Amino acid sequence: MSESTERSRIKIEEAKDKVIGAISETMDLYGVTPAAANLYATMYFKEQMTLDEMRTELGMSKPSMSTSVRKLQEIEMVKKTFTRGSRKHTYIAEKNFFRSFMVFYCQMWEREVKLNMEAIEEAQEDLINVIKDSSSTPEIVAEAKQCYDQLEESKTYYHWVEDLVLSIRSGKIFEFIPKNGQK
Amino acid sequence: MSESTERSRIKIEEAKDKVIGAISETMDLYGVTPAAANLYATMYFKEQMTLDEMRTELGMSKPSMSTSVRKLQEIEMVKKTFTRGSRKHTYIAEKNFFRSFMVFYCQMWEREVKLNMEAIEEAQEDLINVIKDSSSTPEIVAEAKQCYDQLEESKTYYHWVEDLVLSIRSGKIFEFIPKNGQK
DNA sequence: AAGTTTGTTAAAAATTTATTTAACGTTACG
DNA sequence: CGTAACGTTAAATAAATTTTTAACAAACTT
Repeated sequence: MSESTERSRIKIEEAKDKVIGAISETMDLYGVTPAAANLYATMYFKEQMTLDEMRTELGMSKPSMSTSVRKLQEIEMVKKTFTRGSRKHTYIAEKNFFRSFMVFYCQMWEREVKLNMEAIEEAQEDLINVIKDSSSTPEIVAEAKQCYDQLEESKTYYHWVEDLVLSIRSGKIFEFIPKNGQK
Repeated sequence: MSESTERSRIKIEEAKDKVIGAISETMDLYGVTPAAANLYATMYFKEQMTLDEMRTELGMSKPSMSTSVRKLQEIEMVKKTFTRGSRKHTYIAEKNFFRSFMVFYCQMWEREVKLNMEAIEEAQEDLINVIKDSSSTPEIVAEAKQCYDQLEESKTYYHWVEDLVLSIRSGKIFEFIPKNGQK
């Protein structure tokens, strides 16, 4: 292999590394470990990878790759593929960022809505009991009512988030914000 | 104060605590510390608070409250207010979740777009150099081109995120997904 | 069926992050 | 002015998370 071919190859790798670094850095915000972030960013430029290739490429332990790959599978950023002949499992990265966006945020937002709505429903029941309680002073009733109303008001937001999730999942959002807006 | 009044007061606090717990738990996903998450959730039910009140209410140190409040101010979930007479600073929680959503995600997404787009531009320049290099083998050129195209394709996504941010910031998104959808 | 290869689980070590204690600067008030 | 109140910064401690080493289980090969 010639000198300049080797130099070009290195140039390409450097170019990839710049993007790998950026993806990896922003993925921290998505609640994955540095290992998982690095792994996904690396896989983004590969056709497919086995656990051993990951370990070699990132210079990390196999269990670390195993848990990272599982985490990435949970948020559907990596999928397992069947490879005839080899006993090793092979994995491919989801390269469509729109899909990753959808899966990650919808999962996250639904969890948020569910948890908070459940708490709000329970709290509102308690507050109604206080309001209905004949032995409550007007002051107490007023406070309970105010709290109840604040919670009721906040439901508007959670319903909206739910609608947003529906719109993203169904793809309807792209009717409003098209994929080729300013291109 | 009568027995039952006291019991009612406790009931109200319990109701609030349920919601505080839920908000606090989901806020972890927003990249804030447990202290900051707890603080915001607590402030959500208060008119205003001073640092000392926060410390007392959460049973934590003053510097912890100080840094938490600053972090919350960064994502505009808490604002400082002027209180005549008192030397103590007073803070109020942003109670409009729509605003918090907007500020937090738009900030986050813009950072992601900026970082990744910068890396992509740099990488694409490098790749063009390799492609234009007359000493590159066809194989190398093909690899560089494929990588270039993959990056070019991904820009569609970042442009879309940018448009989404614009739509949320301007409030146009509410024309498509109204605030009172299923109410 | 014994021995490898592959992947996962469990416990330990290392790193990072969050929180506190202590010291410092600043500003208001006597 | 000096003293006290308030908030922040810096260093140290504590806690949580991430990663690794080591042991284990499953499945293929011979």
